[in-house]
Amino acid sequence: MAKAPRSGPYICGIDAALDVVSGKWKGLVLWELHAHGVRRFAELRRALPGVSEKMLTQHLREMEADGLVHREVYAEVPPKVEYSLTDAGASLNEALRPLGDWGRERLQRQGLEVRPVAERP
Amino acid sequence: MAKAPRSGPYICGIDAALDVVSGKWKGLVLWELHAHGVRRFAELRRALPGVSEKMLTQHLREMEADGLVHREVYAEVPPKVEYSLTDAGASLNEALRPLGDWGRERLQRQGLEVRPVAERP
DNA sequence: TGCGGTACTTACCTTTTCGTGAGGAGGGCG
DNA sequence: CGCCCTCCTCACGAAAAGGTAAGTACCGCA
Repeated sequence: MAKAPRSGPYICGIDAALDVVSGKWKGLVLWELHAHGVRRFAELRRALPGVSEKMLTQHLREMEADGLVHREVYAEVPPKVEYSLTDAGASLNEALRPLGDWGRERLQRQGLEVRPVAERP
Repeated sequence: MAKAPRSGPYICGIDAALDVVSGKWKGLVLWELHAHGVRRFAELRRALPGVSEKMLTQHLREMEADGLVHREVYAEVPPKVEYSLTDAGASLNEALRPLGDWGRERLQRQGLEVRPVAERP
């Protein structure tokens, strides 16, 4: 069960965009892929503290189905899979940047901690 | 139970911002309030096709707690409650605009229908 | 031989979210 | 006297999302 294709029609663009990024880790995956360009499964897993393998694969598959990430499988042993952003994923990340700025400002205003995962762009 | 204040720390700004807009109707509420400035409960309800009263009040309360919307209660009979965006809510909407554009482009690219709720800004 | 690393899948369970339907207080309307 | 209007609140469940743990298949390393 990948994901129900959404019952009704979208009401506006925000609606459609949020549908694609909502998910506990999707924003972070986008972020990480944007910061590093290409990442392997285990690298992403290490980058997202607390994510389970199941959730990560599930989110990656959904994002692949949504055309946000590209999945390159190398038929090797041991297996090797590389994930990267598609053009749509990259443009989504661009569109997401003001939102990220807003969120960071908000965190500062509230004196909340931010746990940096890796160097940020 | 308003909402659990989020267990762990946020990892980046996108994380924090998404936490505040994720919810089936929050994006639409923001949109509607941005388009009209001030709306009453029943007006919002009519504007969001399919929303239940419970969900609408719940989302409005959460957004109020998050400092996104202002809630003005008039001690009248019949009751009258007006909702409007706070400065934080307005700036969030600004930050959300590129995302909305992205979503609309995406919808066009996929030939999906968009059901307009009201005149858009 | 046994363990760790690769990238998953599967089954099962808990938590969160969403929806449905009821009720309620104080009026106006017929 | 009911019934509808306002804006909610509460109780009950279904559905979705997320978490846990195990299994798969192959290899390198000690």
